[in-house]
Amino acid sequence: MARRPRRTIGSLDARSGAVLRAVIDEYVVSATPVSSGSLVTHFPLGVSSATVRNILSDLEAMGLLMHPHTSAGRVPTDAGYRYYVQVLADEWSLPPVEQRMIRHQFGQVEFASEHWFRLAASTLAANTGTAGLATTAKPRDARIRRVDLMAVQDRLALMVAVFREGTMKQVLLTLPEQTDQDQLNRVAGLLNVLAIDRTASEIEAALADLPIGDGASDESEILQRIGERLVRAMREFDATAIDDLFSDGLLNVMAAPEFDRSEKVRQVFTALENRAYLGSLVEAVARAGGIQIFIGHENSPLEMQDVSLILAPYGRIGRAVGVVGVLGPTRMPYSQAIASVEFVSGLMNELVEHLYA
Amino acid sequence: MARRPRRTIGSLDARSGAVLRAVIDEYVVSATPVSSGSLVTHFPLGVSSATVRNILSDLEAMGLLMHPHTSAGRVPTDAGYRYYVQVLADEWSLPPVEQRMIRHQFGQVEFASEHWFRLAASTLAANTGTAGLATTAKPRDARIRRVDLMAVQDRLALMVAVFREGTMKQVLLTLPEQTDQDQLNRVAGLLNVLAIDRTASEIEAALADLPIGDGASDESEILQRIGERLVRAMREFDATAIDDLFSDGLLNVMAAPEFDRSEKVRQVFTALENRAYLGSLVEAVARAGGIQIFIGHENSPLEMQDVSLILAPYGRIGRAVGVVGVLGPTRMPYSQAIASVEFVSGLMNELVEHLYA
DNA sequence: GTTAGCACTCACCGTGTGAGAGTGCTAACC
DNA sequence: GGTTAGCACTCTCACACGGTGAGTGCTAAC
Repeated sequence: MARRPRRTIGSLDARSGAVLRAVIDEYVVSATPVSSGSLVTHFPLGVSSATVRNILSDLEAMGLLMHPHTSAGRVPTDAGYRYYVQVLADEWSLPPVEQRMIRHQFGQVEFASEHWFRLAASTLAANTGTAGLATTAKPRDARIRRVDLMAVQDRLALMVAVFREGTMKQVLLTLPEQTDQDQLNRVAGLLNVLAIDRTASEIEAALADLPIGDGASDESEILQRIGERLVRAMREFDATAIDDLFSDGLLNVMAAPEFDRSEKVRQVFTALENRAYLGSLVEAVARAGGIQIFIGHENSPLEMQDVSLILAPYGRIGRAVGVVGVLGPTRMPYSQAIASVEFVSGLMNELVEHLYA
Repeated sequence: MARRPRRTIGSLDARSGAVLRAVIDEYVVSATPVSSGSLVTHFPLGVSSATVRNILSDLEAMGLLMHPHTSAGRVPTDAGYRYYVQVLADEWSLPPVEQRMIRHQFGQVEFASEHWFRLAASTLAANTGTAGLATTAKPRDARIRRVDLMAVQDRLALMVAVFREGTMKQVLLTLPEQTDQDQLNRVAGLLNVLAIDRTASEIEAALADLPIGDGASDESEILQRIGERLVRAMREFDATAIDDLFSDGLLNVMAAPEFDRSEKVRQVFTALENRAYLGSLVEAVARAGGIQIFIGHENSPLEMQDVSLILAPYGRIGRAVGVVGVLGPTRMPYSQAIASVEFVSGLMNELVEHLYA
């Protein structure tokens, strides 16, 4: 049926590639099926609409485009987008003015604070029209750098654990009886001795080796208790791929025509709440050590199959790694999104390196 | 026009009240306009549908009900809901089994931790089919109980401020040069001397009185710097009515038929992001010291006019107060929602009192 | 004051029709 | 052989039409 010998994906001739790119570029902004006619008027393809129709039909046979119905234009498939991002996407980068502005904004907020991650997410959202995501950096197997205990109220204390990799975790403790700050300081001293530079399992072992009963100090019991709580907190921390997730621009995504029915929107939110899957993506990205793109059906969960994610790691590879990226409909401006995600993750890397140098 | 002399709102006769209640009770579950016929079949009103029609027409004249179109049933207006919650709502309370279960769940999670607030929000969401909300407790004018400084990385330190009212705040500091924990401990010692039991303004004044230059200690400059940062953090903390907001069950709300178009859903999310308005509600609730209900158009922001909020304060009145509540479509099960919100806020009060006793 | 009866209104749904968009095919063209 | 003009065909979309059913409002009788 095809006019021209079928090409395997990955070796489209230049003209077919140009048409596919044109279809995607137009569809991304219009959100309506693209016709052969509008392609020849909007893009300098140098051929007639009839020829374009032949090419479109070939691209459809290859699975890169599809047809909502006979008399409609073409819409890219997930495979089409995949080909686009791997072969066709323009090498796009943020305009220098934009870059300077973002750098400046990052300079204005406290390093690695909540605002920092919010800024990362909102920058991505603003630059791509999709939802921006940012996770805090999380070490692989956390080792303690220092633990502090602070009295909050009579029977309430705050434990702050700082990890060697530069992240931290806080836990509010309820104590069996009133404990003053002096006592807590002594306990913290003991706890530091057996926790510093150690992982959860190592601390657990050290706690088990502690003398119990007669020979033990006054604070022995409370040390045991708080130590166990620390181990539990570290275990929980180690077990989750995503410590904290910041997002911005979800309203952007909801405004997209593909999400006009609230049921679709619900999918997106369910997707964002699916921390298990999101966590597995974050881990994959951290392992890969570079930008990763997940398009539509490439995501296994059903509620993710209408969205694409572009994620990039930042931080100190092998130590503490976080992820920034965007989430949007599969119809998203991939070139801009990729450039933005790369720029923001690069910038965050720079800042981290500069500070830790 | 009215068959019966017009009654002012607040003095409906028993039968009209029963009809209004029936309309609301049916509409809340069906989400479709309620007809005179279905009222007489579903409720023991003891009169015919014709009489009910007369009553409905009167209630409409009073502004308590409305008519989407001539041949449709009646729908409650915001005024109708308002009358319902103030006069007609059943004294409903959570079944004891339910109460025990919730108590047990609260016993399982760390007091006042993030999970605690999530539990409050999710309990409310599950018991009402709407979105549950919970804010952390926030003091009025924060006074320092203790400040700690911890080295995180070479030039990164964590400042943890615990306030007298039992809440806390942490700030990540970037330091101009590498500073070790011993130095930080000395600075923290000095900082505590001039900050303990003081408000932001008082600390600012104390900092200004500090000797500068030759007579000053080594840590004088860094103390000044960190002190200012503490003052700023306290100011920010004092200025926001909502420190942290947890929500759950937004997907519930999105599933409601009134939010089938994503545009409506967007309104709800815009509403939740409108911290200024939400903050003013929280302040009103804290001031009132009891449960408050905001129905549809009673909310001034446009995006809030399709939702109702039921909010109740918890905590220690005059010291640190937080808010729990629900947000849902104006068509919500008010009796259950009010009972649930009252129960959860009461439970949280109990727990707070028990611990601080 | 209550109620049966009934005319009236209006949304809803399925059908039909015309217009328009866009394709796929064919045959001519370079 | 690839390219293109021309054209028939298909299918959606918008609109109008009419029948149906739900539910009201009114009237007159109780």
